[in-house]
Amino acid sequence: MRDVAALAGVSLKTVSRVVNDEAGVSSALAQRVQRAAEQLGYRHNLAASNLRRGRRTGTIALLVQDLSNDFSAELLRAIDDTMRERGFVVLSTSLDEESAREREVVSNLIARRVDGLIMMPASVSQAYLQPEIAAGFAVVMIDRKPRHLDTDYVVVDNVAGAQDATNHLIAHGHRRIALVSDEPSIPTALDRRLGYVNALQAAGIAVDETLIRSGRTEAAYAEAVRELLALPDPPTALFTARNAATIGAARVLRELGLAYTIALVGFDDIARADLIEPGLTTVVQDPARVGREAANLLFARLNGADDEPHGLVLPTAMRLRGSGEIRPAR
Amino acid sequence: MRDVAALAGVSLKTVSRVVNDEAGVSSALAQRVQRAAEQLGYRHNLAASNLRRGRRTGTIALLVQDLSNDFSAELLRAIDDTMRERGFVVLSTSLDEESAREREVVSNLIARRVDGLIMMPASVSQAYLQPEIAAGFAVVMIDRKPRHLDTDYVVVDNVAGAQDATNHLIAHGHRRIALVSDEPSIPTALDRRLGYVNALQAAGIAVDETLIRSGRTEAAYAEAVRELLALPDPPTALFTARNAATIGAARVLRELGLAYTIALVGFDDIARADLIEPGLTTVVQDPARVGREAANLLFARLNGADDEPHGLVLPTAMRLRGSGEIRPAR
DNA sequence: ATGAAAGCGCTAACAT
DNA sequence: ATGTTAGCGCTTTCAT
Repeated sequence: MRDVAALAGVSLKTVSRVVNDEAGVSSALAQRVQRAAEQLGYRHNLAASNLRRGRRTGTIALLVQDLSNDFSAELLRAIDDTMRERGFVVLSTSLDEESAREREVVSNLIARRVDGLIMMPASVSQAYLQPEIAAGFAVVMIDRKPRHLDTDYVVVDNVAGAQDATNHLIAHGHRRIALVSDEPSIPTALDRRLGYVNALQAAGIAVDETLIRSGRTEAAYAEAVRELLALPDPPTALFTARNAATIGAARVLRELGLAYTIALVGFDDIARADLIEPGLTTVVQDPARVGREAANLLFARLNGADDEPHGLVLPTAMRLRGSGEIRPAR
Repeated sequence: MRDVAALAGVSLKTVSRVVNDEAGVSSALAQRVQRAAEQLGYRHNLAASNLRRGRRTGTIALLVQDLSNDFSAELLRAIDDTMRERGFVVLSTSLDEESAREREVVSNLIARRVDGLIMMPASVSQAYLQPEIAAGFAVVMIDRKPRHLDTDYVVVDNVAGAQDATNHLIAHGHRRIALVSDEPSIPTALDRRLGYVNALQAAGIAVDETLIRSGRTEAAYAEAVRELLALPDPPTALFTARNAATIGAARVLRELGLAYTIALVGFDDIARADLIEPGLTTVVQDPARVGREAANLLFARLNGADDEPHGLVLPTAMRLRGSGEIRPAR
C-alpha cells in the first residue's frame, strides 16, 4: 500500500480511501491510485484491515460429523448461500463423533478469530464454549440440542418423528416392530427411541427389548436385521432410525426376498428413494431449512442480538412410498 | 497479550514465547504465564501473528459448482481430511456455473490471503489467475482442465470413460444409441460427447444428430428421453453423460415400463444404484481420490515446488449392475 | 533466559 | 479533499 501511495504520489490514507470506496477522494486522484495499484499488482489485505478495525473477519465455520454425507452437503450449501450474500465465507470440517477433535477445532477457529460457529456437537458437554460466547463469539447448534450450555439451536422433533413412523406401522396392523438405531450415546438416537417407545405404549404394545438393536455401520445394521428376522418370533416391521440403518435393512430385505413382506420405515430421507422397489417410506427433515434457520440465528447474534437463546424445533414429515405400507403377513 | 504480560510480571516477548511453545523460557515462568493467560481468558490471535510473520494463513479454498451434490461432498471431505492433518482449514463455496461469481470469489479469497485454491472452473478462461500464481498463490484445477493457464490439475479421462460406456452398449448389440448430456458449453460434456462419437465411428455406426440431446435440469433430461423414445426409429440404448440425466432417464424408463427394455449406462456413479431395479450401470470416477490428489498437488506447491505443472488424468471404471446389459429387442 | 524497540499492513482519529 | 500520527496484536531483530 505504501508503494502504491508512493507511485501515485499520494498519502497512505488516500490509497486506503480508494481501496475501501470511501467518499472524499477526487475522481482524478482515485483514478491515479487505481492505476498505480493495478500496475504494482496490489492486493488489499483484509487480515490487516480487520486487525486494525477490530472488526469481524467475515468468516464462520460449520462443524458436522461427516462432510461427505448428503445431509451435511445440503446443510453446507444452504449455510453458504445464506451467509455469502451477507459477506461471509464458510469454513467446514468433519468431527467424526470425536469430542477431542471438536475441542481442538473450536480452539483453532477461535484463534483464527472466526466470528461464529454452526455445529453438530460431538461432545457430551459444550460448557467450554460459555466464556467464548460471553466474549462475543456466536454459536448455533444444529441437529442436537446444546448440552450444559444455553445457546441457539435448530433441531427437528426426533421424538415426534419417530412416534409418527411407529404409529404409521401400527396403523398398518403391525405389533412386532423392531427398532434399528444409532448408539444410545448419540442424543438423536435416544430421542428416536423414545418416540418409538411412546408410540408402542400408547397402542398398548409391550416394548420387547430383543427387538431393539443399535450399531454404527451399515454392515452392523445389516447384521442386526438378519438376526432380528431369524428370531423365533420375528418382527413384521422395521423402524430404522438412521440413514445407514435404512440402507442396510433395505439391502438385507431384498437379499432375503422379503422387501415386499416386511414393512420398513426409515428416519431421514434417502436420495432417489422412489426409484428403489418398493419405494422407501421415510420420515424426512429438511436439511436446507435447518441450514438457513441456523444461519439466520447466527447472523442475528453477529449483529448484536442478545435476547434469550432461541431453540427451534422443526417438524418432520412422512413420505409414503410403499415400504412402510406393507401389512403383516396372514 | 499485554495484559497477560502485566499480570504475569513478564515482558511481551516472554508471553509470545510461551504461547508459541518456543524454547528458552524457564518452566516456572511459563507456568506463571499460562495461569495469567487462563485467568484473563486470553486467546491467541493468529491473524496478527501471521501478519507479522508474513507467513501463510493456513487456509485454502475449494470452489465447486454446487456444494450440495454427492460429488462435491466427497471431494470436500477428502480435501479437508488431507489438509487438516497438515494444519490447514478449508473454505468452500458454490459457483453455479457463473463465471462472474468465480472472479468475485477468487478476488475476495486473495484479499483474505488464502494460501491456495482447488477449483472446478466455471469460467472460459482462467488467465486472470496468472499474476496471482506468479506472486506465489497456489492453484489446482479439478474436474476440468485449466484454460489459458498453465497450472496443476486433476481430471478424469472423460473421453475414454464415455467411449467405454458406448462400446459397452455396442458390445451388447446396440446400434441406435442416444446421448443425453450436459450443455456443450461445459468442457466435460464435450469430452464425453467426443468419446461417444469415437466409439460409434470405430464401430462403423453413423452418428445420428437426432439421437443427441442436451440440457441442464433433470426435468429437461426426462423430457429429452421421452422425445427420443417417441421417435419413429427410437434408440434401443441411452448413454446419459451426467448424473441428473441418468436419474431423469431412469425415471422415464420406469414410468413407461421400459426399464428392462431400453439399455441405460450413465456417467458418474449414483449412491445406492444397486438398490434400483434394474441396477444402474455407470461409468464411475472416484471423487475422494480426485480430492486427495488435488490436495497433494496443492500442498506441494505451498511447500515451494516450482517444477512444471502436473496434469493428472485419472481413469474411470465401469460398474455393471444390469441396466447397461440389456440387449436390443431386435 | 529474558526484554526493548521496531514494524507487519492497515485504518481511526484527528489534523490541515 | 487530503495528510499525519498512532496503534490493532503480534513477532522479529537485537540487546542484556
